[in-house]
Amino acid sequence: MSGQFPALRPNEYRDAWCGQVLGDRVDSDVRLAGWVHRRRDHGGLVFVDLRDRTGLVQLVLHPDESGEAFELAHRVRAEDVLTVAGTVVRRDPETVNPELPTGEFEVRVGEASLLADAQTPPFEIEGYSGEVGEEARLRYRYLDLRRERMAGAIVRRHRVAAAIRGFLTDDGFLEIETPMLSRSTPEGARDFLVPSRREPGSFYALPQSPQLFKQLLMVAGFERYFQIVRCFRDEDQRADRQPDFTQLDIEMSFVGVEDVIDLNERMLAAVFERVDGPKLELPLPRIPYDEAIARYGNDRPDLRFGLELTELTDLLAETEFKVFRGVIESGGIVKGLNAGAREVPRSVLDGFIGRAQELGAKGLVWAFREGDGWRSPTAKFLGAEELAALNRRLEAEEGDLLLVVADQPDVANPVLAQLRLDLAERFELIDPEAEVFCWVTEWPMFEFNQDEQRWDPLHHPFTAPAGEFDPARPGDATARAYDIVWNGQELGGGSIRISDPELQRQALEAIGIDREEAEARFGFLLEALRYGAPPHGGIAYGLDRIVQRLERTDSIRDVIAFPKAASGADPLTGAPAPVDEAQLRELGLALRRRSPAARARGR
RNA sequence: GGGGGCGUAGCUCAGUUGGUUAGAGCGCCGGCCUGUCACGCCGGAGGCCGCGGGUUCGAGUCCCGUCGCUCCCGCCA
Repeated sequence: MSGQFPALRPNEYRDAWCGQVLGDRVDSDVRLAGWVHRRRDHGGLVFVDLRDRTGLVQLVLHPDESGEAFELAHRVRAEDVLTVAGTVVRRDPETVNPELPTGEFEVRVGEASLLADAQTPPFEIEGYSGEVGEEARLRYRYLDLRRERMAGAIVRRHRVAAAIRGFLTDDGFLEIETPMLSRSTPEGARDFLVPSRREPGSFYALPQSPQLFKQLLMVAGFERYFQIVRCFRDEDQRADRQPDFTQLDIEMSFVGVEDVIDLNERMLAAVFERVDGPKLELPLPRIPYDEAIARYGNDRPDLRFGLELTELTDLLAETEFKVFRGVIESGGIVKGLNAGAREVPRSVLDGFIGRAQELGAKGLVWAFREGDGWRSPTAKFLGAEELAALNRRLEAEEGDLLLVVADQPDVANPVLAQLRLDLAERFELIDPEAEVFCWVTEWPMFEFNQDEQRWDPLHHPFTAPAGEFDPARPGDATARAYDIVWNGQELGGGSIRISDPELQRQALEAIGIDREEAEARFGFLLEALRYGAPPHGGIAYGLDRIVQRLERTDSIRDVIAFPKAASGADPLTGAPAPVDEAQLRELGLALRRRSPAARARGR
């Protein structure tokens, strides 16, 4: 311990972050604290990469100038927690590490102290043998989060939330909390229920969204509200769906569709600018719902590539081909897409057919444009004039691959939408740098649910109709609703809400909720609307999805600190877990004797 | 609820037509090493091949069941 080095001070472990040991600190003393990322022990000289969430810096320990710290450096192991005091020096040019932001510098350590030693971690924090399995990552999430990528995602998430709060606050919005324990309104997703202790047999529900509360806030006069809020839906998981997830919820009074869209476009542009997101060119393109279905087959079109769908039904009105004819006569449609000039082996074409069937279609017609006709097993069923007309409609050139599906619209459109995405992936049609946004507008209010034989809302039953509303003809109504889509993923959606109590009652009636039931379930909303409700509307975003897209990862689990596994379980805490009988008794929940097998499975 | 993929060392994976003692890289342990940075070199330990059953002279490999992970469909007003 030579005197030229600074001393450690108890309780003041650091005055700099590892990732910020840069030029402005050269020749100055620093105290650092962090985790041992890697040690390179040369016997008479030890290098330690010290890591905190900002990055890495190389420590150098010499036997003659580091003293006891040098001895300690021999003993440290990966993930030990260390605090050191030393001097920042510029590295000799030949020892610079260009891979590292701090690679031109290093810290010559005078003193070091071990704050905590670490067990050998179950996986290397930055391993080089491949991506660690999700199960291990979630089980040891606190280690997984030490990875640069994960720390970056968590930091980015914070920056996004902070930028949103900043923008909306500056624009006159108030962040107001709404209850987590509320009333179940069993519409849409399954609720998570919380049993009431004081009223056995009664339950709170965790919110699927603060929808009704934010409308009540508008009635209360808080004209501009937002909240970054946890929501809960007890449905099966996906890569972009968690049982609890975070929503950016916004509601405004005295606004129409244009006001909400304008606010949101300005917000996204401002937020993205502050979080290194894509640059937005405003206004964002808009596509009416019907057009999205017609051109792309779904309501969240990925506009990063073409391959638009083309309606062919009218060209085949007189066709002799029984398959097409049968479909058309039963109210179905024939639609196709031109995948462009492709050389594709027969096995792949058969794969497309299998994929279409897997997606629910009865079949798929493939064809290559050849001369005036088609090279296809189907060509012989179609007349020359029909082929010529189809080629013209599809703008097919020699050698183009054409895919055609004939089915009911609710089958043909989704199948073609998915095939379109499959083709884009297979033929690499998507520019990995592209970031394309659009609004989908002019949604139908309701769609007919064949299984249940009733009308269901496409958004929710509080969405306002455009123009006159005839409860007897729900299928005719257009909603004042809008979704925002980013690269084919729904980021958020909203609407102008119904603020007239009578209209709200009619809208509920249209989906089979009569006056009595409406009062029982949504009476508090209907009542509030009678006390002077301003016109209002808003939007809700999946915050996890926004951050996911910014981080360019496939799963929202990568941007949530402690996510659930695909099963809905939490491998870290073991939730959900059995509770003891006393708790159940207190809640008045009927006990079911657990079988020995179930007991053995329980943790 | 349904379908696909996966399950072999702490991690990531290989394992032929069913055939001797199940391998590799990383990590781990011991030793050496004064400019490395995925340090290097020498040596070593480490396996319920998810679990249960079956076929077989013989099963990591084949069959049945089951559990777990994962992706998708249903579901997500």
